[in-house]
This record gives sequence, C-alpha cells and structure tokens, in this order.
Amino acid sequence: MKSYHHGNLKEELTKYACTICERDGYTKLSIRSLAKESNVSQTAPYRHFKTKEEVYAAVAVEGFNKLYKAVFVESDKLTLNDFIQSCKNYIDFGLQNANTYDLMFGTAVGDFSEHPELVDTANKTFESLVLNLSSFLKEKDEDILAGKSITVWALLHGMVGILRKQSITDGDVYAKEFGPRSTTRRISSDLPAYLERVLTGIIES
Amino acid sequence: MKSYHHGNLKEELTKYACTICERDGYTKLSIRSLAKESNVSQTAPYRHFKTKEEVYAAVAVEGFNKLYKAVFVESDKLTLNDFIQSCKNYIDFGLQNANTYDLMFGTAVGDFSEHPELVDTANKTFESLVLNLSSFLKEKDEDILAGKSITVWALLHGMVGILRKQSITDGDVYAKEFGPRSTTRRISSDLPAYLERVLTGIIES
DNA sequence: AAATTAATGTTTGCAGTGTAAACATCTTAA
DNA sequence: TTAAGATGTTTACACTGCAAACATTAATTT
Repeated sequence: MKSYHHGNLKEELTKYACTICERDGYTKLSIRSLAKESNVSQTAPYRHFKTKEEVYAAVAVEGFNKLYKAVFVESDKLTLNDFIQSCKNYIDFGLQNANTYDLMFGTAVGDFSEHPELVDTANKTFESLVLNLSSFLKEKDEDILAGKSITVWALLHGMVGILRKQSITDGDVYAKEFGPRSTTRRISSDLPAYLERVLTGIIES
Repeated sequence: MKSYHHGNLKEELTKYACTICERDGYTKLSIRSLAKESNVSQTAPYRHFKTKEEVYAAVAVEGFNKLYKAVFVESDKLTLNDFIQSCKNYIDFGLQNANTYDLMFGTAVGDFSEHPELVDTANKTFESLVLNLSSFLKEKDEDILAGKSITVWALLHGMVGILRKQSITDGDVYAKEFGPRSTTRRISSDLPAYLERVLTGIIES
C-alpha cells in the first residue's frame, strides 16, 4: 500500500544517483530521472537536496567512503607489501570507478567546504594514507611524513589520470615502436612492481 | 553591413567556448549562449560541431596547446633548473586553468580517439615532457625513458589535483597542528625546491 | 487527546537546454 | 551558368533545474 511519504527517500535517491553517476557520468544525472526512479514527484528530491550540486556532493561522499575502505589497512605495522597493495587498491579504485573518481576530484563540486561531510570523508581517506605510511616508516617528524604522504598521493592520483587516458601516452614517438605493448600497458601489466620501484624511491628520499 | 554568412564562426565559437569553460566550468557552457554571443541563430553552431562534446574537444585542444607551450623548452640540453622550471610551469598551468584542466583530463570528453586532433595535441604535450627528460638525462633506453616520463607526469598531474583540493589535506590530523601553514601550503610556497627534491629522486631511481 | 508545527510530499509553471528537420542563402566548381 | 555544397535560419520536441503554492503526514507541545 503506497503511502504518501516515502520513508527513506534521501537514501534511495543517493543510491540511485551513485549508480547513474558511475554508469553514465555525472553530467547525465538529472534530478527528474532520479525522482522518477523512486516513483516520486519531479521536485520531491528538493526536500532533501537544495541543489543538484548537493546531490553530487552526496555521491562524492559515498565515493570517498569506498576509496577509504579500499586504502585502509587494519594493521599498525605494515609490511612493504601491505603498503604497495594499499596503493594498488587506490589506483584500481580510480580505474574501476572512473566517473565517480572524476566527480570526487574534478570541478563538479566546486567548493568542498560548503559540504562539511565531504570534507570529513575526504580527510579521513587522506589520513588513512598518512597512517599507512607512518606505520610503515619509522619517521617521526610530522612535517616530513605529511610531505611524503602528499607526494605518494600525488603519484597515485596522477597514475589514475594517466592510465585512464592511455591514448595520450600510447601515441608517443617512443612507445609507438613497441606496438601494442605501450609504456602504460607495460606499467599496468605489473603495477605492483612498478609501484614498489617508484614508491620506495619517494619514501627514501 | 551584416552578411548572411559569418565568415569564421567556428573560430569565434571556439574562442568563446574556451572563455566560458575556463571562467564558469564546462557544465555551464551552452551551445545556445555560444550562438548568441556570436550573434548567430541558436543552431548555427551545429554546422561546425556535431555535438556539444565536439565543442568540449575543441576547447581541450586549445588547452593542450597552451599547456604544450608552457612545458616546451627550446634547448636540447636542459639544465636541472630548466627541467624544474618546465615542471613548475605545468603545475602552474593546472592551477591557473583549473576548469580547462578538468576538461582536458576528466570525463567530459569520453573517448579521445573520436577526436583525432585532440589525440595529436595531447601526444605532442607528453612528447615534449619526454624530450625534456631525455635531453636532461643521458638515458638511452627508450623503455626506461618513457617509464620515467610517465612517473614524472603522474606526479605533476597528481600535484595539480591535490593542490587544487587543499581542503582535503589541510584538514588532516598532522597538518592541523601547524595552523595556517598547512603541508600543501608549505609545498606550494616553495614549489621549485619541492620539485627538485622529489623529481631528482624519481629520475635517479 | 487535541492542537500546532515541521517535515515531506505534489502540482504547476518558467526559462533554459540539446539537437533533429526543413528551409534559405551564399560560395565554389563544373 | 548552373548545380552542388557549405553555412546560415526557423521551427519543433522532449528534456532540464528549480521556484512557489499547496496537500498530507509525522512529531511536538499543550
């Protein structure tokens, strides 16, 4: 028996928004289609989200939570392999959730600070990365630790972007000579090895 | 005397599209407003761009050209400082053209391969980075060279993303203790020094 | 328990959007 | 000169974000 009030509309809208954003890209998301999917009137979502950007922010929050889970490692004494695996998980997340990743780090949500929950979730993710590094290293100086974490993160973040646009590097004069086995393809075919080599370089600098 | 045919509408549309995309973000761009700006009917742009995505692609091409100019160094024997400067130029471009950068590397243009000119321009930019590195290093092995170039690029690309979303790292438990002088702020206040330290580590690995 | 208020839903309406189709005008090549 | 192609306009359609006024239900106060 369908009641006037939905019950948990916000949750349902968020969930569906996540699906659409990831499947079709966030530009394809419309508040009306969102409403239709939940069998609710076209403007009902506005009771839960002031603007479309707030919907985007909610999707980004879910994204950061998922990324956090992918990166987090329980142990407080990581091995090198644990650390590499965590980093690989980050890149895999970025590649397998490309559209959501774009939403999280692109310009769709202009200013995080207008969405406190988004700031918190994003912080938590980054802190997890710092903690991983601090448990793996014996580094005490927090300045140095934070600096290195940022460098590691930058590398991971950058690799996601580049691996996703392989056509940019595949076409280059050098990689071309290797035919189908382009440089990016070589890297991604053994990502852990690549990461171990590069990350240890960064960590020990 | 206004003639029926505009003359160089495509150029003018592209130029204005670049302005809007950078100023307001590409989601704010509408083909109709584009047309209005050039005093031309609403659907005239469709004679030059099959879809809106083609407009995005055109803007991205301009972006890569600009980025190329920022990164390119004439000399075929770069000093370390030349190289660092070129890398800094990359990051500066990303920060000062945030919306365009997002268009270039985000999901707005789904598949570069459908826009040959975009592939070419993007390739050219990456090749410039490889050439910089190859002239700076004495490295001959093209595999290694391409691999290192990708690592360098990933770091630069990642730093752009992270410096743009400082709220993520500013809020972290460690950086907080330093008050207004957050980790990212320390890094960006002396970017060349940071880059020299990190990049030499990557290059010499 | 009744009454008030707040939360959450609906309806209607507006100005704007991407883009397809049919038509007009100008430019270029045969 | 004329036919073809390029580039413009008009019209039309289904869709969009979101504001405003109203309806229904749940929660809170009396």
